[in-house]
Amino acid sequence: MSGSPIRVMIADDHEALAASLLAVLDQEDDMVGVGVAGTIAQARAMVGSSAPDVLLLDHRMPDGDGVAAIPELLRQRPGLRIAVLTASPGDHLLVEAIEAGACGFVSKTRSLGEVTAAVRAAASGEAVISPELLARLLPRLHGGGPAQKQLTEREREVLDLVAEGLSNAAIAERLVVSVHTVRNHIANLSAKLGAHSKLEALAIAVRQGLLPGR
Amino acid sequence: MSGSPIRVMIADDHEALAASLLAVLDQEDDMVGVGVAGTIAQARAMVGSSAPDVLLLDHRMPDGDGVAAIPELLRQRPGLRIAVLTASPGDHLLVEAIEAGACGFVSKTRSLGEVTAAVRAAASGEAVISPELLARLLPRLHGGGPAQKQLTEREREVLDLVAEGLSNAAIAERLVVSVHTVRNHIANLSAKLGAHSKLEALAIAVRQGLLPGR
DNA sequence: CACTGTCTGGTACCTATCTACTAGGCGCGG
DNA sequence: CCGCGCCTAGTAGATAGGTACCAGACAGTG
Repeated sequence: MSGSPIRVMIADDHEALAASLLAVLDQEDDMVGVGVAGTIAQARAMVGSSAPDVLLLDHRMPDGDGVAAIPELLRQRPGLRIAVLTASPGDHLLVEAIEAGACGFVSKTRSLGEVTAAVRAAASGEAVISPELLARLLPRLHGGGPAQKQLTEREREVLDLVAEGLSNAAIAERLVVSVHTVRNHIANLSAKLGAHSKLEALAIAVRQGLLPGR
Repeated sequence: MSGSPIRVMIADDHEALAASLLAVLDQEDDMVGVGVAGTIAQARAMVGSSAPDVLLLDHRMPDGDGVAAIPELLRQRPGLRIAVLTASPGDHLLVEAIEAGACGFVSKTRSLGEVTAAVRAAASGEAVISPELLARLLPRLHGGGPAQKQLTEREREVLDLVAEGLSNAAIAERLVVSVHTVRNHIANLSAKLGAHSKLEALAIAVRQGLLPGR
């Protein structure tokens, strides 16, 4: 830690805020801000050119899901430590990001001190999960496995279309399957989400932050 | 501008980011950061005690809708200039905030320079709307008036309950009215939103950022 | 006062959706 | 090869929701 400073990069679509945070981190003796990216595409480019040690990555970006980009960013720069910046993380997001290779989470609602501490921890190879988030993750771990049923690819696809407000028939048309199939998928994903209807499933999905956009 | 510095306060539930932004603004020669609030309750208290000239207010706060709190904040401190910080503003949010007394909008996705410029403009009594947002507001203005139908109090209440995934019957029970009434409210608000079903109304509401939470 | 908008309650009809259960095809891992 | 999970498709009955009307109570306004 007394050697070269930690090279920190931030990817967040709220550029004014991200730039501010980076400026503040840059003033720490052991850190240097190497850049802000407002899109995933920018982040990809900058990970290559700016050689960051730690990347704070927002999970929601204009051009896609930040979590989904994690594997590629890691492939591009092995050894990079990625911590996901998040406002109100859906339960499954935590698991997904960890599986994708993130080393932790930093909640945007925590204090500056916690963020700088998280950056140092990430740089030194530790996992970073704020207590608040850890509390939500733990039940799933000692639940004996996948306590939280997770949706299949197709079910997620259907859920996305539900979120667009489409009827079962419309969804069937989009996916080129019968309404019966759609009905089954919805019944299944509803059960997994603990919902009793399409509407309730959507409400739950929204609350859990499962959906892109917005 | 050469007199006393502009006293700037930020209310945003992302405290780490808000604190960073404030720290950066504080370094401007003509500004001084006087505080960060993470909730509306805190903001109320601090507006009284810290005497800010300009308040950057997030529209989404843990304890309620920031826009809804604007009138009270202004009553508490007349002359306060409030600019709404926003990530992806729903169309109607723009109108509501202006009507509530905000002097403008600052999109979180813009650069730091634009934010500091916005603060100065707000302090000097000018309106602050970034071009990107203005472009969305204009059509409603020269639309001849309320081109965007706005929901009544009761309709919004119903919409919130819809967002919880409740059935019409459950909503009726909550509001202590008949199912028929709920059905009518939903028909009306759906028409206003351009939706053809409860589900679609919810989808639209989510996309427009009409709903609290999340 | 008359007009308007909102909230309320209602009727009638029709469609969409939910529930429950069945079942074939397909790919993957033991 | 067999079992398992997923995607697919179907049937049938019950319920919720949407459409299209109408109408009274009540508050605010010209």
